[in-house]
Amino acid sequence: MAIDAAEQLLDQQGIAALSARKVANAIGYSVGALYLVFKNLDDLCWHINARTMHQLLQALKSEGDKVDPREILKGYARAYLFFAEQNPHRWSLMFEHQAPDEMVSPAWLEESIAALFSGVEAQLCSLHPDADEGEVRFAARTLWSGVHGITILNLRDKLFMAGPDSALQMTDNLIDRYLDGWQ
Amino acid sequence: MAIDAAEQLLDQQGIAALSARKVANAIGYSVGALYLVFKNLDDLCWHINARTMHQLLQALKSEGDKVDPREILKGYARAYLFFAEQNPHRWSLMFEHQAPDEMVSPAWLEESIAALFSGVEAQLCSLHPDADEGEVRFAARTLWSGVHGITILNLRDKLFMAGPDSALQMTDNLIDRYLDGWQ
DNA sequence: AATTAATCTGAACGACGTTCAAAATTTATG
DNA sequence: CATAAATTTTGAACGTCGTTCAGATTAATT
Repeated sequence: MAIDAAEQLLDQQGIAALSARKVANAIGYSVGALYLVFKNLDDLCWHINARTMHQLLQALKSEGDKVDPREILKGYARAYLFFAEQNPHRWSLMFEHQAPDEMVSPAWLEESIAALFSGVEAQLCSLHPDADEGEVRFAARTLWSGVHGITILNLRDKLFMAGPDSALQMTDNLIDRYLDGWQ
Repeated sequence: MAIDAAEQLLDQQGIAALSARKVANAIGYSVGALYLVFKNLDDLCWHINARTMHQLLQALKSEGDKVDPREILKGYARAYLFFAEQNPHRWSLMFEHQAPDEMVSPAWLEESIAALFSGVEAQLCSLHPDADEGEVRFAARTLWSGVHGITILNLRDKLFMAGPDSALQMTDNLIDRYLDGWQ
């Protein structure tokens, strides 16, 4: 209930509206009750993020009606871009909300990021079967960091490019140019 | 005085420590006095960001002892990465701190970003003199978004690559591969 | 009905951004 | 020098925030 309500608040009113009192009020409980379920607000945020990451990975997976690895990668990038556009606050909470001090980032997040990268690695492998593992890891992270950067700047309207699909053209272009040099 | 004190607080204790009361206390004034100088805390943040952006552009400019455009671009990327590593909180405030509602992002920021991009565009132009303007704009934004993405993920330790220079290798690699396809 | 266990409340604490009438200070004037 | 006007600064006050926890409430068991 709490996570549902928090997600709704987040989607409709942004990160600033995510307060313990508002969430508690939305589900008809008192403030204190929340703290019997979650260690603190950051804990609640991590639970939202876990869901968001799961949805993002699902969105990437469902982009699988291609055969050409290059087209699959472009599909991943399109899904990544689209997800961020459709869920700006959730995306922002996941990638831009920083843990207070040196709070450990949860294991599932690292695993999810690894899963994301390994999907990219798989496509790179089939493009370049004789590349060694380290090379593929490196290329996957380089390429996907680029897609991530385009996604961020697009979300924040910092690309200053006309046209609604410029970000999509940019990920396509980045992937094409990178892969041209790769194989 | 206020901006100096705020910058110091930011650098030493992070974004969470940037409060009006702490800044006021640091410069020996009362809380209210700050609000005679700045419209609100976000206004103070924009002033810090203006300085930070200026320093970042200076850092990029001073990376100019190369002649080969490709090496110049790699130098820019290195400086970008290095600046973020050396000033994580300032960098974070500039790129990840979101304005509350639909507050207009100040004109100087857009100009600075444009200046940053146009530095990249200049190098691309000398690599490909017969490319049209739109093409160069597009390529500069694509390539630099990639560098930006690597910088972000490196700052947040989300690259999961061994070695202290892996991010630098990644920007070099991205630039090399992208430019190989470009000319 | 009485006792134990589980669940929940809401007042309280300190810190936050922001405002503004009043006080303190500086400058200008007779 | 004294007085008036203009300027600068204060700090208490408001509402909100995350977080805690002694006590009240409710459910389950005997």
